[in-house]
Amino acid sequence: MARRYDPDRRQRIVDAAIRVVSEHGIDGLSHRSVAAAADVPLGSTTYHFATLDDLLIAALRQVNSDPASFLASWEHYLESGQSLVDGLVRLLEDCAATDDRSHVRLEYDLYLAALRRDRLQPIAAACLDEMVELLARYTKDDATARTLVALIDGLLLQLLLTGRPFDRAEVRAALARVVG
Amino acid sequence: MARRYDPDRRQRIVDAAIRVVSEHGIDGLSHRSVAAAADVPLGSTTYHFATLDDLLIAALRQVNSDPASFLASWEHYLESGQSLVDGLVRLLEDCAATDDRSHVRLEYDLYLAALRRDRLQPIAAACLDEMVELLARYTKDDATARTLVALIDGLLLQLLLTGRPFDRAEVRAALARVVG
Amino acid sequence: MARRYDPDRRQRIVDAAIRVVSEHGIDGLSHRSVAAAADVPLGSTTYHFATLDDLLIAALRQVNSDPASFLASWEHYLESGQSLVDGLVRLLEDCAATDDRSHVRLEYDLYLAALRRDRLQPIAAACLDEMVELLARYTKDDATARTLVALIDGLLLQLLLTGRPFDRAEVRAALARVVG
Amino acid sequence: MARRYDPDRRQRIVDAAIRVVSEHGIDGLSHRSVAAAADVPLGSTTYHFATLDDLLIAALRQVNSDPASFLASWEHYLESGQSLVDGLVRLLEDCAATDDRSHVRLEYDLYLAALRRDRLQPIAAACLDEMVELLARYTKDDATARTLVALIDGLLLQLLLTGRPFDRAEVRAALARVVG
DNA sequence: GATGAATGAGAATTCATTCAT
DNA sequence: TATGAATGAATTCTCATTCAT
Repeated sequence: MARRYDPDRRQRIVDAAIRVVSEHGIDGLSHRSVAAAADVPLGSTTYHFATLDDLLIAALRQVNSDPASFLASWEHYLESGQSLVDGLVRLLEDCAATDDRSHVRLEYDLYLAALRRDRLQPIAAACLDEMVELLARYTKDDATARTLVALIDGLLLQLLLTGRPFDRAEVRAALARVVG
Repeated sequence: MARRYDPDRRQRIVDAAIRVVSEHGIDGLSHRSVAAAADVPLGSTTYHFATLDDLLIAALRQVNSDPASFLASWEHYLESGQSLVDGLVRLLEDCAATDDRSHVRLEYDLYLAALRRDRLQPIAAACLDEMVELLARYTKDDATARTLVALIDGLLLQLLLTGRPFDRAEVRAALARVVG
Repeated sequence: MARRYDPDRRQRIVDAAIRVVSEHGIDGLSHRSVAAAADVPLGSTTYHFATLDDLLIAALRQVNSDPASFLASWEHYLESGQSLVDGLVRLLEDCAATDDRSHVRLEYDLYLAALRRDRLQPIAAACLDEMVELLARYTKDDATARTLVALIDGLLLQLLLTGRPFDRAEVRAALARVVG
Repeated sequence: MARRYDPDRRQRIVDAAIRVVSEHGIDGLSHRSVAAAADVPLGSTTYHFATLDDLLIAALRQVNSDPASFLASWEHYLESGQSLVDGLVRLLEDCAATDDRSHVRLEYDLYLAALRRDRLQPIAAACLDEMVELLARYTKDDATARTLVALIDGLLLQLLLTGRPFDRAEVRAALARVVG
């Protein structure tokens, strides 16, 4: 009833899926939860995406390529004139801030899921590659960028998992050693 | 039928849970799957562990304290007379070997799942702390150990998630910069 | 297997639920028992009624509005030309007849269950209100009707719960005092 | 371990059962809930009461005979020098007060359960009989007492189920008509 | 195309009761 | 005698997917 013509239906479903995963984790994604979040009939989600995996993949792919994404926001920190290390320190500090960790968690959700689901691995790999590529524009070589990404991921994990407060000096020192 | 008296039942359930998580990830853990893996009636798992979270916690606690655990194996690498960096390089190289990544994946399942499940967080944090403590015996200060753990975590994630082959020279260089 | 197209499915489930409650009380109502009574797969009951409470509410709402319901039958007694008191005496007498107390029990199951389940309360209250409204057409004021309903409820409870035989004279006297 | 000698164990279990039923209804009664409430091992409840029904019956019987019971409290209202009607008005008013309806609910739980469980019917009947006996000491004959009990039960039901505020004048008028 | 209904499997729990010790 | 463990059935509820319309 009603809503017969709705061209962006498919896109709205993907958007809703991102919202759901972002809020409740990948476990929270179901046809039902997405249909509700998108305000779309249940059958519509299975019509546009044959399986739930298809939907998940579409959603995660979009997260990575979305210009408004987490990743894109890195540039904001790096381009602002300060040194690379200073930019990264502020980036980490903001990520660790308790108010909105959903972006970071979304990234780690992807990593976690990719550990067990082969179809997601390329997406996770692409996500890591893009980070490296981005950082490589500011480092002396690719290897340094890769190391930096590893360090950043590890530091964020520690910040999120342990209760330790953000120690700016320590983080800066760590980054500085790698940047060289 | 039969098997009315069975001490160690509880322990066998925990062991089975670890096996299940190790093989199928945390998503694969259910009362049913554990009961099957432990060759125990379904009700038995819920008798000993009222909720699935309880079981998960017991399992992961044991992973951490298990003398055969991933963490314990680190000492093997570090104590073997070689330099810290050399030891860690070999550690990472072995972890990256494709034949048995289940130990490492198990660790990361734990870390990453803890981001969404509050009750797991303390356990994951403890696991991180133990790694830091262990490494700190070989570094000049705690901060260096913490940074090393972050770097190692990030590098392992990259190894697990991307198809890139293990690049010994690059890894050694990265570690060396942090060890200083 | 078969039966993919089945309109009225929902309605049949509600009917089955009423039958189950009527025969086994509210405690006897479960997704399983309803599915069996309606000859419908288990999942079908949960599809149409997400929670058991939803089903219970739908069932009881129907009991109230069913033209064949207990309540509707009251009119039969009241409209038959005799005095109000005489009509009520016969109503109670018939209700007390041991052959079919299931209708009355169903009503009281509802009332009393509503005391512990908030969502049922409005329905029970509505049921009471309708009785009052009905009786008020035959009494001098609303207050009398309300009192009559209370007395009738109490008398029926006594009839159902104690083994005492129906004492027509006593019941008539009681009603007469309230009708005034 | 410990707590080997505990003579009142049985009694404490009954007390706990009353507490559980009073708080969560008869549905809430289980070996587990009672064991927890009595701070007693699970096996202890099945040892002292072969089936759950036995325990329920013991508990409800005690509720009725307990000198501190709801029923006994009626005397407080009736003996205080005021007229029977005034006493009952205040009794009802207090019962309807929202702060502690657990006593009344417990009584109606008993009624409800007795509608469907034969073994409970004698207990409910006895409960009603005791109320009648008590009131009969203040009324001109047994029939009046029985009618009063019916009216009171019905009025309490209405008070508990509908949101209507307690209307003292109306209740007094209703009682007065029956008392005569 | 689009969708509400259908369904069977599986999820976590709860539980009364039995039994070995 | 007392009790922790055991167990199998049942509970509610969720879900991915299929299908008739």
